[in-house]
Amino acid sequence: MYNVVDDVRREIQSGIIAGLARSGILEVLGDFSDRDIPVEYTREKAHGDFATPIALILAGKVKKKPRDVAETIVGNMDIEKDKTRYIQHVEIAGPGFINFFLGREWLEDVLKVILKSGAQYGRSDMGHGRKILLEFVSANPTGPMNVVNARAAAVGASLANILEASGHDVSTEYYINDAGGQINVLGASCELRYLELKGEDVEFPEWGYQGAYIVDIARLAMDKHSKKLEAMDAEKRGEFFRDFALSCMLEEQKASLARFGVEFDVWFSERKLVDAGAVQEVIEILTQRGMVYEADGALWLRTTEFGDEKDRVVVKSDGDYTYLAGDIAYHRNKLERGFDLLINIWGPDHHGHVIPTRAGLEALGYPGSSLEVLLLQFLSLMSRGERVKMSKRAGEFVTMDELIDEVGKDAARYFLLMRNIESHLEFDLSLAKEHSQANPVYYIQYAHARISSIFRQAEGRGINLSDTGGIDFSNLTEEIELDIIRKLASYPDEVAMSAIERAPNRLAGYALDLAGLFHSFYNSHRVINEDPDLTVARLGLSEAVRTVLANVLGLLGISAPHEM
RNA sequence: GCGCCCGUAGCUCAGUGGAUUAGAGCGUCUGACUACGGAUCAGAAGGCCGCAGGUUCGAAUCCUGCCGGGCGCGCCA
Repeated sequence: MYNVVDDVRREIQSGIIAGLARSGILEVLGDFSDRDIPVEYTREKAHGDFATPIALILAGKVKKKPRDVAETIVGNMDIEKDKTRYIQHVEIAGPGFINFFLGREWLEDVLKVILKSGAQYGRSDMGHGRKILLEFVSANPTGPMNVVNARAAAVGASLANILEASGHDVSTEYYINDAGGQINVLGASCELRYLELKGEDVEFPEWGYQGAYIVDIARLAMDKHSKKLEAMDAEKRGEFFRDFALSCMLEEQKASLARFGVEFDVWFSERKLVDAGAVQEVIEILTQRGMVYEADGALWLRTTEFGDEKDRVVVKSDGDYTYLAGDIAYHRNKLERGFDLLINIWGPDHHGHVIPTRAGLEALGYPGSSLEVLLLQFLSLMSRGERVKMSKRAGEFVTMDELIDEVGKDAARYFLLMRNIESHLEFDLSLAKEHSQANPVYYIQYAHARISSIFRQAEGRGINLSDTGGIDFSNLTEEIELDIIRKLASYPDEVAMSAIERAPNRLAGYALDLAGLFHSFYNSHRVINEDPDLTVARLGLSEAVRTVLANVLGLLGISAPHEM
């Protein structure tokens, strides 16, 4: 998608290149192109609209003082000759920054582009259609979704949107861990609760899952399949409960995620992978490649060849595969499906697993860079100033559903996204419940709803904004108006940076900033006023703000209401 | 012991090479509509950016060491 800042950046870069070429510096630099010239937004207006520190960067290489380099470059730039649309004036400042002052045309162009692009504004083809598989949540199907899963869901879903908006071909996937021993524990727990419900004298073991949801599943089984169960022998009944409990849990997880607005392209079953012999196949390939050896009755993978601190067991001495073996097979399967890059969102407790898994892929001949793991830090829940304890075994946790019930989907998603993924997140439930109106998400949504309200007012007064192409934006002269446009101009860069840094929290902050600017503008200036031209221009500005707010909220997975 | 993450305002956190004033929200204090939605706005107070060195024209940001917190370090998943 076309965006004005890209044009400005190119103008500045080609101007600098021209200056470097005419001054003879370019020859000395060797491999150097316009892409090596950083163009930055300025923090202060006295520094112009954009600036480049290129003279400071090159000073060392050409062995001259930064300011002299800047003088030389600027002295050899000719804005008239180099024919630029936006640059009006160039200055050298501070230690050697080259500051660019643009005419107000660029700001007017920004608004025109936004109104023309609408929902497309902010999108780019930066990713060049790179195929990415983003796997996240992948919770064990042994309990309801909890708040940690909710954070992964919010971040993963948003990241998928952001990567897609920046030109990547993204597929989202949920890995169902339905082949491990914990499924047997789940089944057995439900079975024992079932026997209890029938009045049999059983002692519920410590290794069983204690949560009330286990009893719910047992009761459901009794209500629905009572006769069938009576006819089963112990072995059949065990199998039944394993499958029944698993499917109940999966349905519940899917329902919770759907309520949270998170959908996956693919639900991938570990058991099917194992049944299809994929793990066996991987072991065979690794054996052929000489990457494994036997010791102590087990089969070991030479992960130390790929930077691991010790080799890892892939086949246990009892003949079972380890979790690592299954995971290597799964990730090989992903790559075999034609993805260029695998991105996983894991909890910090899995960080020790990153290197072995990547080593497994390298042992199979894939590049280590094909697997990228984002370690999402935990969150702690606070309630009335005290930490809420969460333990699956003890059946104490706050579920995703409870979170949605208490603070709402939009607020929950915003709160879970607003922090850097590498930071611990403290989520105060009682505060979110009691003061939910102070949530930033309401502040942002209110700006959006407020603009819609302005348009309802305008329509009521017979003002129509159907022909946005003909708006004369030169009527916008207030400082706050220009500040808003600058903020709007930076939006495509913000999306691109969020994608590159895998940082949805950047956009959460951007949305808050933009909403704040608009609220400030609204309180100090009338959009609908006595001057028809100014009114139309401000309506155009408001529409641009509404468009960008809607776009950014969309990427975050939060609704943009027209009224609240 | 080793590895990863974190340490910034009373609290929760942005900022992760750029410009002699380090930002936001909450909390505290003072103000603002008989006009487009007061879920708003204007302003004030509040900082050895954990500590100490180093690299750089320039460090909250990069490197080293130390201190404090979290999480890992299994033939569990």
